[in-house]
Amino acid sequence: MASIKDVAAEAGVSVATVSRVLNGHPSVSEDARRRVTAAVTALGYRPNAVARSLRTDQTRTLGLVISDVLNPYFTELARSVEEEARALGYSVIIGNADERPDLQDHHVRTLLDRRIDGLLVSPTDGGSPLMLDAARAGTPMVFVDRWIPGVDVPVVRADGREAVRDLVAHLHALGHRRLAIIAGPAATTTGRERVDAFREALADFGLELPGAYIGQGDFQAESGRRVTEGFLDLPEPPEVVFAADNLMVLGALDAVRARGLRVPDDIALAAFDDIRWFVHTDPPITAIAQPTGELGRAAVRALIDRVEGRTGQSVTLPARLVVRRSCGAHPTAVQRSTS
Amino acid sequence: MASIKDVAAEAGVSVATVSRVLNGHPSVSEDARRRVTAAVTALGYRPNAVARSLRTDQTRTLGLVISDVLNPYFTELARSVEEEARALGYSVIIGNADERPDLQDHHVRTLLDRRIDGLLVSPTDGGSPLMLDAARAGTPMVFVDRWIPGVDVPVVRADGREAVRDLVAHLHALGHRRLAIIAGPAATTTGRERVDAFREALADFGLELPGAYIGQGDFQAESGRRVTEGFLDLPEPPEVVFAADNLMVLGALDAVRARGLRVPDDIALAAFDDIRWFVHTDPPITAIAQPTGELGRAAVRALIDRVEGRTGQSVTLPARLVVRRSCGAHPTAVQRSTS
DNA sequence: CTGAAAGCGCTTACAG
DNA sequence: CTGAAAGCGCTTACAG
Repeated sequence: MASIKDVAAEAGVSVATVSRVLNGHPSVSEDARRRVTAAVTALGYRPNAVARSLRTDQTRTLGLVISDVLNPYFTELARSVEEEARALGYSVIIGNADERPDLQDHHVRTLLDRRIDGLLVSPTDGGSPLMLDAARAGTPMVFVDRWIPGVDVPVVRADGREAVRDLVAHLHALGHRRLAIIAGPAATTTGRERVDAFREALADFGLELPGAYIGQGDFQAESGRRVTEGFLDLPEPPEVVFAADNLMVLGALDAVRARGLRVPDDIALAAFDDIRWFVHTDPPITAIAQPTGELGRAAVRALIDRVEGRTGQSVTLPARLVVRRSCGAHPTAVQRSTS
Repeated sequence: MASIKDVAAEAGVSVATVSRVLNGHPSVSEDARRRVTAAVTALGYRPNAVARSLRTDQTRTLGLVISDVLNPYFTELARSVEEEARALGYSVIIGNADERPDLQDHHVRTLLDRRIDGLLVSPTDGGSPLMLDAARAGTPMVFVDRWIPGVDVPVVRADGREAVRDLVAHLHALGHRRLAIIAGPAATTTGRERVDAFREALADFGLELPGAYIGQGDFQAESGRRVTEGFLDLPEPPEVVFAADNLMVLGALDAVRARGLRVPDDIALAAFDDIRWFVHTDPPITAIAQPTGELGRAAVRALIDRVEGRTGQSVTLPARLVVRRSCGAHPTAVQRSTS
C-alpha cells in the first residue's frame, strides 16, 4: 500500500507538503496542491489512520458498549448513535455486552486500548473497577439509557415514570387489580427504576405490589418465560404481567401460549420499549415507547462536547404509553395511540 | 496515560524488556518479568494498540459491513461474527450500510483507512470500484449472505433453493395457484436468487410467475407495504405473497391490515428469514430459516484463514422451511415445525 | 509557501 | 537475558 512517502516522491514535493494538502492546510501553492492531488489518485493513496492517530493522539472514534445487540431497542440506539457521530465527523465502534459484565469489561478494555476519543456506555451492572477508573481518569464518557450512580458522567436517558403511571391508570380503568412485573437486573438502573415507578403508580391507585408479583428477570427472553411460568403457578396469579423490556415480553408470550392461555382474556400483557412487531402480534401489545433515536443523538452530542472540551449535559426525555389490545378493550378516552 | 517508557523507568529496565514481557517473549529473566509486571499494575499501564498496530502492520481487527442493522437477520449475523472473531483473538468493527451503496462505500473506506486485517461484506449492490479494487489489491475479504459475481472472494451463504421448493409445495398443497413475490434489489444476489428459486419451483408445479406478481422491493419494510398495496390493487390479486426478507413482510402485514383483510383467509403470507417474533404474530408466519449463527462463524473462519495466509473456503449451508399458519391450515404431513 | 527534523508508542533484528 | 537503535506513517513547530 502506498505511503505518504510514495506520494511525495511521485509529486516531487516533501511529505510535509503532501500532509498539508491532505489536511487542507491553507498555505500550499496551487501548483503543489495540484501535483499532490494527481499523485494521490495515480497511486490510489489512502492515508493510514493508524499512523495519523498515533501522531495526533486522537482517533475520531467513539466507543459504544451496548447491553445486547439482539435487542431491537439497542440496535435502534446504535443506529442513531452511528448516524449522528458520522454527521459530526466521528466513527463508532460497537461492543456488545450481551448483558454480561465480563463481556462488557472486555469491550471497554479493547476500546480503551484502541484509544477511542470517548465512550458511550449502557452499563450492564453497577460498574466494574475498570469502567470506574476510566471515568475517574478523565476518559470522556457518557451513559445512555442505563447509568451508574455516584459517577460524574452525564446521563442521557428516558424517564418512564409518567408513562408507567399512564399504563397503570389504563390497567386500573380496565378493572385489573392484580398487577405483576418482570423486572430487569437489580444491578441496572432501568432494572430498579421501572419497578419503583410501577410500585409508586400502583400506590396512587391504592394497590400494592406484593413480593410474589415481582419476578426477577435479566432483560432476556428466557427469563421472561421463566418468571411468567412462576406467576401462572401462583395460587392467585396476576391479571396483568408488565415486562420491563421487549425481550422478556416475548418470553412471557411463549409461556402464556404454552399453557394454552389467551391474551388479554386470561392474562393481560404490557412491555417497556416499543418495537414495530408489537402492532402485529396476537394481540397487538401495549407498550411504553422511548424516543430512542433522540436519545442516541443527544448522547453523541453530549459525548462529543466532552471530547472537544465543552461540557456535555445530561438529558432526560419522556417516554410515552402506546395503548394496544394486550390489556383488554379500553375506553377510547384513554387511548393514546391505536396502532 | 502511562506509556511503555514510564513502565520501563518504574521497573528499571529498557522498553525492549517491557515489550518482551508484555508479549510473552520467552527470553526474559524471572526477576525482570516480576518487576515489569509490578510496574504495569502500579501504573495501571495499558499498551497502546494504535502504536502497536503501526509497528506490526496488523490490527487484529476485522471489518464487517452489513446491509442493515435494523434487520434482525443481520444483527444475529453480526453477533455470531463478533463471537467467533473474539474466540480467535480478533475484534470486529461493524459498519451499517442501511442498504445504501454510498454508505457502504463510506464504511469500506473508513475500515480500509483503519487498516483492518480483513473485511467481511454483505454487499448492497453489484460492487463499487472501491470494493472491487480492494479485493483485487489483495485485501483479505469474504462475502457473507450476499456476494458479487466475478470477484475472486470466498462466499459464505445459505442456499434457499430447496426450502423455497418446499414452500411452494406447501402452498400448492393448500390449493394456492396465484403466487406473488416481493423481491429484493436486483443488484443483490439474494434479491435475484430468491426470485429465480421461486420461479423455478413454481414451474415444477406447472405454475407461472407473471410480471405483475413480481414486486420490486428494497429489503425494507416500507417497500413491502408499497408492493403489497400494488398486488391488492390488481384486477386479480395473488392468493399468496412471499416476501424475500423479514422486514418486507412486516410492511406487507401493515398493508393487508390497513385494508381490513385477514391472513390467511383473504391472503396468505410467507417470508424469507425467520425471526422469533414470527411465532407470535397474528397469524404465526411461515418462513424460511437460515443457519445464521453458523454462517457468521464460517465466514469469520474463512476470513481469518485468508488473513493468516491459509486459503479460506467458500461455504454454502442449506436453509429450511418452517411452516406456521400464515398460508392456511395444512396437512400435518407437510409440517416441518410448529412453532 | 516549503522542507528537514523530531516525535507519537510501540516492536524487533542486532550486538553483546 | 538485555539494551540501544531503527523504523512503522504520519503531523507540526521551526527555519528559511
